[in-house]
Amino acid sequence: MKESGEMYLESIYVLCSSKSSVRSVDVAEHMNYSKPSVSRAVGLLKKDGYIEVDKDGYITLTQLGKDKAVSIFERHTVLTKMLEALGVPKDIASEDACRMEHVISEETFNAMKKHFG
Amino acid sequence: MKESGEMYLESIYVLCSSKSSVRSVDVAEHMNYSKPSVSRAVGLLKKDGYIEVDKDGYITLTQLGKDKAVSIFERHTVLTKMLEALGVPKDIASEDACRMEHVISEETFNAMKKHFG
DNA sequence: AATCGTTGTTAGCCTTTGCTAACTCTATTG
DNA sequence: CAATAGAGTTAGCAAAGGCTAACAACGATT
Repeated sequence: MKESGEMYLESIYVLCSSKSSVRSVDVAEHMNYSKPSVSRAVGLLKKDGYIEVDKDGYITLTQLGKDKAVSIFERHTVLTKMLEALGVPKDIASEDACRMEHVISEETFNAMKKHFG
Repeated sequence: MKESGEMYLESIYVLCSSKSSVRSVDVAEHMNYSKPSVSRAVGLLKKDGYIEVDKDGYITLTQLGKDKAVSIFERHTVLTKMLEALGVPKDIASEDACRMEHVISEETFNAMKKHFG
C-alpha cells in the first residue's frame, strides 16, 4: 500500500466515524481532490480488498481496510500528541503528523507510543 | 525544491564533507542510483542554482545549495537524536529521520531542536 | 415528459522520479 | 596508435498520482 492509498483509507475511516454513510463524493470533498482522482483510488482500494462499494456507491471498510485504517489513524494520533507535547500548535502538529504517519517505521511508532500514547 | 532534490543535495553535502572532490558518479554510488538518474538531478540542481559543475564534472555547492543542504542535514541530525532518545536503534532512527526530514514543518523542527538539539 | 443537479466514470494529459540501452568523450594502456 | 575503461549524456520507458473535459445514469422538479 502506497502513501496515497493510506491517505484515502484514513479519510474514509474518519468519514465513517462521523457520517452514517460515505460515498466517493464525500471523500473528494474531505480531501479536496477531484472526483476522478477519488474514483480511481476507490477502485484500487476495492481491488485490493480494503473497501467494498455497493451498487449505490456507498463505501464500507473491510476488516483488512479497517485494521489498516485504524493503524494509520493511531499513528496520526500518537504523532500529533507527541508534537503537541513538544509545543507545536495543534493544527500544525496535525498537518505534520499527517505526512509523518506514512514514513515512520514500526519501531519508531512503538517508541513514540510508549512515551506519548 | 522537491524531496528527491533534497536527497541529492544532502548526499552531495555529505560527500563534500568526506571527500576532497565530488562527481556525479560518486553521488550515484552513494545513493545507489543509476548514472542517468543522477545526471538529470544534477542538471536540475545546477539549473536551480544549488550547485555548480565545472568542465571536468566536479560538483560544488553554491551558497544557496550549502544553506539548503545544511538545513536538511540539521533536520536529519535532530530527528535522529530525538528518535534515539526515544529508544529507537541508531540505524533505524537514521533511516526514519531520512524520510521524516523532508516532511516536517519549520515549527516542528524548531520544537524538536529545542528539546533534542 | 423534459430538464436539471448530483454522482460517478472514461479518456487522456502532466509531472516526478526511478530505470535501461546506447551513445560520446577522454584518458590510459598495451 | 588502437583498444579499453570510466564518466557523463540522450532517448525513451514505467509507475504513481494529481488534473480537466466530457459523458452516462438517475432521481427530483417543473
